[in-house]
Amino acid sequence: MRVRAPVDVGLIIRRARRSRKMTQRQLARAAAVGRQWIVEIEAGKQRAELGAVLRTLAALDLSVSVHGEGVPEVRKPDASVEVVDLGSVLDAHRRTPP
Amino acid sequence: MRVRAPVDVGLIIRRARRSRKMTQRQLARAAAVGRQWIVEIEAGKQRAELGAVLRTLAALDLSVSVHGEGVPEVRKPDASVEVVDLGSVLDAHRRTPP
DNA sequence: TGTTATAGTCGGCGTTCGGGTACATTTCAC
DNA sequence: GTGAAATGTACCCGAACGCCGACTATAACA
Repeated sequence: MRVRAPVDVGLIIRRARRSRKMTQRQLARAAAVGRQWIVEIEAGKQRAELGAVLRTLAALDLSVSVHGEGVPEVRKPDASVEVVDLGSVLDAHRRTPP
Repeated sequence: MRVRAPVDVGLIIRRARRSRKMTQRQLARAAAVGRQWIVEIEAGKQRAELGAVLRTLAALDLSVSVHGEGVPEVRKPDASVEVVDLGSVLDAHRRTPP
C-alpha cells in the first residue's frame, strides 16, 4: 500500500497488528516503544520518530520500499560497515617494517 | 529500494536530491524544513519526524509503499471524508415526517 | 589571489516528544 | 447481565527536537 501521510502508516500498523492478533502492549514491547506511542501512531501522529516507526513495521514483519528516479533498486553494499578481522589486520600491521 | 533503517532514508534522499541537481537549501524549502534538518536526515538521523520525512520524499517525487500480510494493496476509500450534497440531505430530512 | 556557492558544525532557544502512571471507556468471553 | 482485558485519554517531566544565525572547510572559477 502506498504511503503519502502519517495517517496511512497508522492505518497500516493497526490493520497488520489486528491481523496478527497482537495487543497494543505486545506490539509496543516488540518495537521497544511505549504503549502510548502505539495509540498515537495508529491515530496518525505526524511527528512520530522515524526509527521507532521502522522498528514497529519490522516488528509486524512489514517491508518498506521507496521508488523513483535516482533511487537504486537495491541497496549497494556499504564499504563503511564491512566486517574485517581486526586481529589479523593488526598482526599484519605489526609485521610491517617501518 | 528497501528501507530497513533511517540511514537508508538518508541515502535515498541524498541520491535523489543530487540526481535532481538540488541543493540542501532548495530541498529544505520544498519540504518545509530547515536546511539543518536535511543535513541530519541525510546523515541517517534516527529520530527524525515521520511527517517531515514523507514531505521530503514527496518533494523529491518519490513514492513510499509498505507490503506484508494484513496490509491492503490499495488504500480503501475513506468514508469519513466522503463528499455528500448536504443541501439535498437536509431537504430530504425536512420532508421526513416526525 | 579573491569570490562565490555548497555542505557540515556549533550554541542557543522555544517547542514537542515519549515513558510513566492513573483513570475512563470500550470490547469480548462467560 | 458481570468481570477482565484492551483501548483511549490526560497529566508530569526530563530529554531531544528543529530552527536560526554564525562560523569553518572545501571546491570551482574568474
